[in-house]
Amino acid sequence: MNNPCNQHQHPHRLVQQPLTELTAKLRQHSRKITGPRQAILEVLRRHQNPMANREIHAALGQECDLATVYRNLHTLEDMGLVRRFDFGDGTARFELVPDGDDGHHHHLICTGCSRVVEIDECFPVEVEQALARRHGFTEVTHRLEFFGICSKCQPRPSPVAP
Amino acid sequence: MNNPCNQHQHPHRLVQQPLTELTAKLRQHSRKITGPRQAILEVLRRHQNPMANREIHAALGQECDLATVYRNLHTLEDMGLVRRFDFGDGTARFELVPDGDDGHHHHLICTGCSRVVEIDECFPVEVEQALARRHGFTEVTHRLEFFGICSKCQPRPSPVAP
DNA sequence: GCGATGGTTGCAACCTATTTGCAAACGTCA
DNA sequence: TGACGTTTGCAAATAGGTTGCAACCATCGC
Repeated sequence: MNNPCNQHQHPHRLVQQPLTELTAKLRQHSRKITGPRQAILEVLRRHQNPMANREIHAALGQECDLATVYRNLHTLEDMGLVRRFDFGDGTARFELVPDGDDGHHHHLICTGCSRVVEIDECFPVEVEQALARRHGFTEVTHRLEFFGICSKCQPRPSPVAP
Repeated sequence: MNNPCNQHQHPHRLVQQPLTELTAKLRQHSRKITGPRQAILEVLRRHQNPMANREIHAALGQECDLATVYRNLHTLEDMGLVRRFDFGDGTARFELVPDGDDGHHHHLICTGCSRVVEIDECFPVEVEQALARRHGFTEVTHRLEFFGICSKCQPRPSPVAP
């Protein structure tokens, strides 16, 4: 038996019933449930890594305009259904926010092949709070991403080194 | 006696003899000591906070072309004289690297007025190393910035609160 | 000091990501 | 079903940054 999908498996975390939540949140904001909106969430649900607007648009396959993708990601971000990440390359990327979570987490990105690993470690809260207090800031958060070279991109030591 | 500069004081950290280091490093890379290069470093030396290409160009006052500013900041970054920061607003910012340092540090940025505070706290090395090991990455670094609301931008509690 | 040489510069055109104006199309609710 | 406000596609516009090219200039050898 051939698995037609064995070329790229998606060990994606389960995000159940995105449409139910979508409907609820959209209603809350008196926004409409449209084809493009559902399709975008569907695409994000199928991918484990943050996706750029362009990538989402490509995955959608002419289903809607690129401008619509941009606009909807803003909307979905404002509603907290989607979270924006910045890998410092001038392109915004988005991830579906798991239900009942604020989606705060970080990534480890390979500077060679752009592979992305999700990270659970986070900057210590106490230190962040101390920092906020010391400088008289409130509502302090952080943006944190890790960069490095993944195992596949590391130079192999040659078997017969000189 | 009037201080003509009392409107905005610059408590800038001392970066001594930038020209000596500039000369040395430029020679190392067989690059030339040009007017724009000296002027750019001079501008950075006079400002305590990260500056955008546009801002540097403005501070230079038509002394050279904006494209030249962009090109030189790449050059200076490659030589380690200047460090690039990304506050997530799509604009690169640069700071002079203190002598004999790699310039690694972070910032706390007010989302109201864009005030920038330099931060000494850093993500724990051990945790970063553990993370690298666990995922088989090498040469791992991080990009980390804090965002919040500074004291001046916080909503004042009204004297007669309802 | 002088001329050859290769790095630099100004300028204008270009690129990529993102935003916006506008008229037509669509989702909702009474 | 019809009215109404929200969305959409399209095309043009921004904004930050990059690049090709000819003129220019900092250096180095003599």
